[in-house]
Amino acid sequence: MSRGTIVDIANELKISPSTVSRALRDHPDISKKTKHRVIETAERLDYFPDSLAQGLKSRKTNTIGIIVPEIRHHYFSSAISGIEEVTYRSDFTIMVCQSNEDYQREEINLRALVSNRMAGLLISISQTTTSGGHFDILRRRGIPIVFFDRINDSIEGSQVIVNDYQGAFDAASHLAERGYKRIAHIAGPSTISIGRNRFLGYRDALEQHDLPFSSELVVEGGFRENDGKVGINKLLSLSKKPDAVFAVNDPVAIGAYSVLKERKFKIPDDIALVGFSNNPISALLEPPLTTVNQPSYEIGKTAASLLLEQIHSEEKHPVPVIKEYQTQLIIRKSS
Amino acid sequence: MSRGTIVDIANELKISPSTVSRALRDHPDISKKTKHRVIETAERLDYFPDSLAQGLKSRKTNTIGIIVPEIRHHYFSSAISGIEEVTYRSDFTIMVCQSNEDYQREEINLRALVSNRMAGLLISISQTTTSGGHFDILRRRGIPIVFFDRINDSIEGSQVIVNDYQGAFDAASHLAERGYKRIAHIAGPSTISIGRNRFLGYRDALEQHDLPFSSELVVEGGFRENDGKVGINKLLSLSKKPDAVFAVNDPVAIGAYSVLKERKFKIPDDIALVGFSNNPISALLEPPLTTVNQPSYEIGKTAASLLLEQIHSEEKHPVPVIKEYQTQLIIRKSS
DNA sequence: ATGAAAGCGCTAACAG
DNA sequence: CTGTTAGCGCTTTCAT
Repeated sequence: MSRGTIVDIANELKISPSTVSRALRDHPDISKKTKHRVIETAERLDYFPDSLAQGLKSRKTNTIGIIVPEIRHHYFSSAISGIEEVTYRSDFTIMVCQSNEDYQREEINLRALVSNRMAGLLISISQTTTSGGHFDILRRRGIPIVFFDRINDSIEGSQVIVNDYQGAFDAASHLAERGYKRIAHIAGPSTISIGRNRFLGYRDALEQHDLPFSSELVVEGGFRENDGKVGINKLLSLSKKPDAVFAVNDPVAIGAYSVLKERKFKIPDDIALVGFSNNPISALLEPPLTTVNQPSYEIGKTAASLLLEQIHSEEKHPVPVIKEYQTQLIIRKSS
Repeated sequence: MSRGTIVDIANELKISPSTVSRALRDHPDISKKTKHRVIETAERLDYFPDSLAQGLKSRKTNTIGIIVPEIRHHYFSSAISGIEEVTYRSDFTIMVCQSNEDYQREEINLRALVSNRMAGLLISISQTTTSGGHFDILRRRGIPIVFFDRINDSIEGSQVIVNDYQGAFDAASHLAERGYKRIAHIAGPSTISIGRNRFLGYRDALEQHDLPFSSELVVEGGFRENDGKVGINKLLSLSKKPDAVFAVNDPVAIGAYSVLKERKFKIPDDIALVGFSNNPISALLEPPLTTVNQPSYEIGKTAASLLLEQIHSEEKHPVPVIKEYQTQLIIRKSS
């Protein structure tokens, strides 16, 4: 089991560890000849720099923490892909955790990442996270944070988001303009930014189109496929069923979609359906799903760039930045 | 910017750092009273254990490295989800890298993970990785490795795989038994285990069903959606087109699928299609895709458990284990 | 152009 | 039950 440290190289060459360290980092003071000898010996001894020792010494690491509700959801895995793409080019590595939509687990993940001395955090909060108190430790330690998608207003931090309100407004308006009269909404938790904003966009679109708002047409749930199934079943049990449904995101829309198919409802003739996210799957359904595009990969890249900027910034507490992407309604055959 | 180290706690309480360290780790030698005082002070001073220092001291970390071709592909994000689920419960964190199907990038990722002193590696190799020389550093340093999905035989390591050969054999046999005569295969790289084995299963199934093997019916490509598009276009340009296609995986099948739809071929009447992976999307297509089930989430969990076992094992070089999951043909309407 | 020495935060002999 | 000491691997003044 080989080792190979800077000291080993130094002993081998009868020079001091500090010279080796400098040679390895291409310090101008060191002679070409010494550098060559050091590099050669380093390879021969199978030397690998120890990031732990470097981090301990310098009091900083090249590790970025990421916390998302669930890695396997397309939106998040796509964002993580984008993040990795950016961090890779800056020689940072990512530590990825999932909260499983659970506030406590989010907190535990956060502590683990702080212990690992992450240089910064990228997070999309869990659907059960209502207060942001646990993020205080980051501020106290000067660790920058960038929220993406699901933000938390109670703590200072940069944000990369989309105009959820407008996207939802467009989606619901589209349904109204198509002539649907009883437009329902399978909503996300109202405690979460995107849940609240998409609901507000929906509500205001109805008002704008002189459609009555009816609370029985709004069912609140989570962000997963199963929440869509539960939601649509509730709506279908109404004495006056909706003729169109706007779902808070694509997983929820797809849950509703599969129930509708199973129960032999024709989409869009019996019930129209609109989602939000533009998961790749939505285009391949039959009929393909009308949805609101959210560039998850790009959002990941932007969030990572923003975080890296703040990490490299001299400010101990950089001014929070908010980047808002514009959504785009993609009209397909389901509406 | 607060700090709070063991030494700070020690100074505060006028005791020694070692006592604090022991109290924090609930060492039996330390009195209840001291422990309480330490814990209380630790909280007051916002103490966080420093994993870097611990790792440097103990020469081991609680970090697992993961390298996959692309995080955003469903198969991999699902496996990563499973891995995280297991490592989370064992207080390990995961560092996730993507190779982008590029051998060189895989190597760079590997070096970064070694520098970070990962305790073990989980990897699905890139499609351009043909030799396993770069994994030698792991053996030299006693870092256990578990391959999943795409393995590399040239290096010793445990493996979590599925019976690719049998799965492919079943898929192609199914097409033969349905009466298709010109069954094509959009194959993966023959240099990669799963590409080779799935091809062999296909070839042997034809033979078993007395169908002639024709090399013009086999087009080799990569594992991505676009490879499916390219592949199907090649097949459609043959003077004698195939009447059925078996794709190396679901992304490739879906690429083919979208071209077929675009070009107005009826599935399965004009051309039947079978995939491999059982991505959730495959069930929702119209017609839904016949495919071979591969439990990616479970595979991730198993691979992680296996790796943790080896990490905790006393053996410096644990005997490699091979776990093979059985695939399952899922017959839907596309065949 | 190179070396000596100190220290990042923590733990584990060893000593008492 | 608690303290002293040394050291994990590296970088960085401060000499020379």
